[in-house]
Formats: sequence, structure tokens, C-alpha cells
Amino acid sequence: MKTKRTSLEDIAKAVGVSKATVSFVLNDKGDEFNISKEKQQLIRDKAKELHYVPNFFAKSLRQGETKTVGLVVSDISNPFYAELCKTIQEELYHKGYNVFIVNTDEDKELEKVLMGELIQRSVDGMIISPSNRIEALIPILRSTHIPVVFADRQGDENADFVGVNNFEEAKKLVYCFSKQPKKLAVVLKNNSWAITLEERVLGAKEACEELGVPFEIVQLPSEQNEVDMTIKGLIEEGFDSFLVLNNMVVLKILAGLRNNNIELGKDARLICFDDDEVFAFVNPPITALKQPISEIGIHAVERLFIRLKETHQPGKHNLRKCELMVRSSH
Amino acid sequence: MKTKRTSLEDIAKAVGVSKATVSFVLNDKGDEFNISKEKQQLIRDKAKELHYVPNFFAKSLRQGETKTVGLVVSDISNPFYAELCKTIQEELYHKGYNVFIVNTDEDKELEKVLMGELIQRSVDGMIISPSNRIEALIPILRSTHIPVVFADRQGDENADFVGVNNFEEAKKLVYCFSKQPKKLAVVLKNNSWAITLEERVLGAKEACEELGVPFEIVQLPSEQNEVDMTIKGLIEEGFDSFLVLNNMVVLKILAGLRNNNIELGKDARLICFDDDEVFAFVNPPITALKQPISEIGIHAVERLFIRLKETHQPGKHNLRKCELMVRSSH
DNA sequence: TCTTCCTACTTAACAAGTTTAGTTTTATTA
DNA sequence: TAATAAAACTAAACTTGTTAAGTAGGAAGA
Repeated sequence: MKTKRTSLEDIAKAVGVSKATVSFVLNDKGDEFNISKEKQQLIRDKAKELHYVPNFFAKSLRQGETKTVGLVVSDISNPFYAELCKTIQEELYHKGYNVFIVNTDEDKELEKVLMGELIQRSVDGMIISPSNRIEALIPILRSTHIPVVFADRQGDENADFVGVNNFEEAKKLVYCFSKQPKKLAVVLKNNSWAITLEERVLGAKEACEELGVPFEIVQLPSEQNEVDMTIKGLIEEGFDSFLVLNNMVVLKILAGLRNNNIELGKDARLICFDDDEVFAFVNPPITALKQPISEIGIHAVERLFIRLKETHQPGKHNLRKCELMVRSSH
Repeated sequence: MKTKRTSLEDIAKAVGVSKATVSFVLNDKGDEFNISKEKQQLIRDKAKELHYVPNFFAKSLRQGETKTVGLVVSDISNPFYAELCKTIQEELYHKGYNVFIVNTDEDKELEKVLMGELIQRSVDGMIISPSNRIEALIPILRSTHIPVVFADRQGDENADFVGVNNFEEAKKLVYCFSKQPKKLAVVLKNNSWAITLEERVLGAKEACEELGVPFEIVQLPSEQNEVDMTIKGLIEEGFDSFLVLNNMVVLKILAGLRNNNIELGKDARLICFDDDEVFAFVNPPITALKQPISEIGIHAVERLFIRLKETHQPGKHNLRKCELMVRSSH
């Protein structure tokens, strides 16, 4: 038997006043609307007694504001996004906002559906790390007038963006190897073609051309034994350096190298774009580029709040600096 | 200038029909309610033209159903919860439900506030990994009649629960050391006193008593240099084995051991409750207990759906099995 | 021809709050 | 003493979508 939740009206009837009075009191506007202290107490007591919880939807419907921000990421189980989500959630909580997180799994169709759901939920704003350039969604977003900030990945040149300069950072990394690579393998995940990766690949390419280093872009297969084969092939072809552009594949490469008896730091060198604390304890410790995740989250929220106030402003790009964690694999 | 979103009424006026007609058509009930094909097309076209997105709140308000589940976890940036969130989100998405994730940061007050917010949002159900036994929240949950399933951590004996048998699993781990410990340090994070940890501690304790192994429960400080000191002290006192009950501290211990020149596997042994893929690449590879995270998520969702249909059923405990990842640190 | 039925809709109540514009009662002032 | 003001509220409109009940007009059957 589904009993109805306590409503304002239930309290009003129980106390013998109008809905309006109850609403005033429970929104701490009792004094402003001249509700007597005794009645205020009566109403508050009854609300507690009946376990009253306001219906957020009714409130939002009337007020046209939800105090909710939609957060679109491709994969919360990726430590990068897990941390980003956490930071953004915390920042927004302090400002009185809730966050609705959705997971696109790098699927453009799903992304579209989920963003539609966020719009249905009347989020006041969105922070998006899009699976790719989102031409299809721009008109919808425009017509709803929901402010959007892109974080980590840039979905639209003209919109707000907070992230890192993937091109420049990747380029710099190529210069960071302890010995100039004879041949460089630029490795990324299979079927992963996010904007950030595109930019990183371009940066690495430019550096290689500047240095005259031969290079190849390697899309790593998903099965470990295929990875092992790929790496074997690369080593045989004379590749001695690996630039890993994707934190989610570094473990596979480590395993692949080990399975081929390649000793990192000696027989080959590796740098990873994206850090993990545990890299310090891997054998050998992995040199990696640490992205300022919290910073990105904090600035994205800050920017969104500016947008929430002044809607008509040109988009601004905020590029944050990365930090190279020099360990010993490079 | 904040332009209003397109509403049903806007479409109705533009086409010259009533709101009801538009509602029928856009909910694919046009035929059922005998709306002519031409009008249906007209309405659909206009809806697309005006970028109509239904207001979810208005719909939920009327229908008393939100197709939304609240998910309460202590820390999404913890890989355990990140994975749990992802699984639950995926499972629910396939069933036509959305998930609202909140982060309690192990703070009981915050947990209370956030759960209140989920109730305000009229979630149809909740999956909770509570920061602790949540006596304070039980009456509220009861009065709202929102079905709740506990995942990972058990908040109430009488409610549904999906997780692992922390007591037994921890107990077994003590028996897994390659050499019986001379003295065992049972390590957990500072100020972390989740239910799961309580149970794990109790299990470890019982095993130690059975084996006659002296042990100590160590709350690890948060600063690395203090950790180093703690570990130094333990080693000097003759502790040669570490049972780490908390995935988030294992890195600190690894660093502490290294800073004290202790070689794992030789001078000391370590097993971790909770696994991470990267443990295979740490030096030496860490033996760890892998929890069936996806399984927990999937079964929690399944259980919640049973609850959504039949509210009055006794609570059921579903204990899933863990897998010991034998590597070499033990 | 009158009744009945079907088609193609419309009207209005409803969900649960917020908010504007009133209303009644009491107190104060000219 | 009448007018004015303040105190303590209430009524009803409003947010948007759903849905039960109703209606107008035409066709078919008795």
C-alpha cells in the first residue's frame, strides 16, 4: 500500500491554516509575512511530526530554477573523470547546487539521449566533457539557453572551455625522453578518438618532425595477447620509445613489455600522458604528465557561475598547466 | 534575456489544437485517442521546429514517478565506488531509469542532508553505501516508503543488502600469508570507521586469536612522514606482516616500507583487502583480495527492482564471493 | 426519424508547491 | 469617531504536463 508523502496541504489542514501560511513559515519567511510566533512553532512542529519533505519538482516547476547542474562525462570509472566529478560536485555543493552526473561511454548517440534527459530535468547549467565535437547538439543547447562549459574536452570553438593544451603538452613530452627516441610509438586505445587524443597526436607528430624522429601511431588492441604481439612487432622494428596518450592503456603496455622481456628504462623508454599515484611504485617508476584535474573542475564551475549570471559573453578558453612527474621510465 | 523553453501550450497554440491533443501525440498515443494522422504530423513537425523538450518535473509531479534512483556513496573518486557507480548506472539505464549520485565524503551530517535531497527529488528508490549505521535516517526513509537497498555496507539489519562477507573474507586473508606472521599489523585509514572496516577488523582479530598471532590495529596517519615513522616503529617492534584493510592507504604503506628500506616479500609481507589492476605491476606485485564490484552493483539493482514491485518483504542479505589475486607480496 | 455509435477532438481537474493580491481584525491616529 | 495603518492571515493564480470526462458532428442501424 503506497501511502502518499506528506504535503504542504496535509500540514495546513492539521494545523488549521492555509497552504500559503505553511509555505511562508517553512521557507523562513514567517516574520516577513507577519505569521505569529506561536503559529510558526505549531507549523514547524507539525512538519517535523509528519516527516514533511518538500516536493522539489513542484518547487522547481513554479520557480523555474532547479539548482542543479548536469555533468556529462564519458566514463566515471576512469580515475581522471572520477576525480573531476568529485571536485565539481564538491565545488557546486558549497554553492548550493546539486549535480546530475551522466556517463556517455564515448557513445555519441547515448550522449545525445542523456543530454536530452538533462534538459528535460531543467538543469540550470551543464559541464560537459563531450565524446566528440557535438555539432548535433549545439542547436538544441542554444534553443534551451542552458549555459554550458566544456571541461577537459572542447566541444565547440565558441564556447567556454577549461582544460589543458593537449597539443603543446604532448609536444613537450616528446622532448622529455632521456635519450632521443630512435623510433617513437605513439600509443592510444583502440577506437578511442576523443578530441583530446586528436590534439595530443598532432602535438607529438609536430615534435617528431622537428626532431626528425620517425614515429608511428599505434591503436592498441583490446586483448592482452594481441597487445603482446603488437609490442613484439614494434620492438623488432626498432621502436625504443613509447608515448602513451591514454591512461587506461598503460597497464597493458607494461604487461606487454614484461611479457616480451623488455626492461623499461634500459631497453625501452616510456612516458604517459596522465598520471596515477601508483606509478611511483611500479617497476620501474613511470614518468608521467599530471593534469591539474581539481583545477580544471574548480575553474569550470567558476566559469559556469559567470555564465549563469551573464549569458551573453564570448566563450573563453582557460588552459591550465600540467606537471611532469619525473620518475625513471623515460 | 532568459527566453522561456517551449511548452506543450506553445505547440498547441501554434498548431491550433488543445494541450491534451499535443500531449497524446507526443506520447505516441495519437492513434489510441483518435487523433488524425495529418494533425499528428503537424504536431510532431512543430515540436521539432520549436525544439520542444518536455518538462520532466511537470510530468513526474503529475505521475508520481520519477524513473530515478538515488545512489549514495562515500567517495566516487575511490576506484571501488567509481566502478560500482558505473555498473549501477549502466544497469539502471537499460531498465529506463536514471541515477542521481551523491557523495557523502564519510560525513554523517552531509549524508543526512543529501539523502533528504534525494527524497525531495522523489527518487523511486535508493541504493546506499552508508557512512555508518544510519539509525537517524530510518524513520525518514520509512515514512517516505522509498525502497532502499544497501550495497557494500549494511546500514540496517532488516533491510536488503548486497555485498561481501567482510568478516569471513578478512579472516581468511590472515591465513593466506606465505609464512605465519610473527606479529601482524592490521592497517586502516585514519578516522575511517565504516561498517565494512569494523567487520574486517573483527575477522582479522578472530583469525589472529585462532592462530595465536599477536596483532595490532594501526590507524595510519595522513602525512607521509608520519606514516614512515609509524612503519619504522612497527618494524622495530617485530611486525613482519601487514594486512591492509583499505585500498586507499596501500600506496602510503608501500612508500613507507620503501623509505625504511624494507623489502616486501622478503623482510615483510603484505596483503591488501581490495584490488587494483596496477598491483600486478608494482614492485613486488601485491597480493590482494578482489571484490566482485560489478556483481554487487548488478544484484543491488536487481533487488531494488523486486522492492519497487513488492514493498512488503523481509530484507534479504546477498553475500557475494571475493577472489584472492595471488601475486607475490604475501 | 430517432437513437446509437464512432471519430476527433476539448475541457478542466490534478499534482504540490510559490507568490501576488486581497481580506479581516485590531490598533493607532487625526 | 472616522479614517488609516498594521498584523495576521487567506484565496487563487501560476508553473507544465497528464488524463478522466465530456462534446460536437457525422454515419449507421432500427
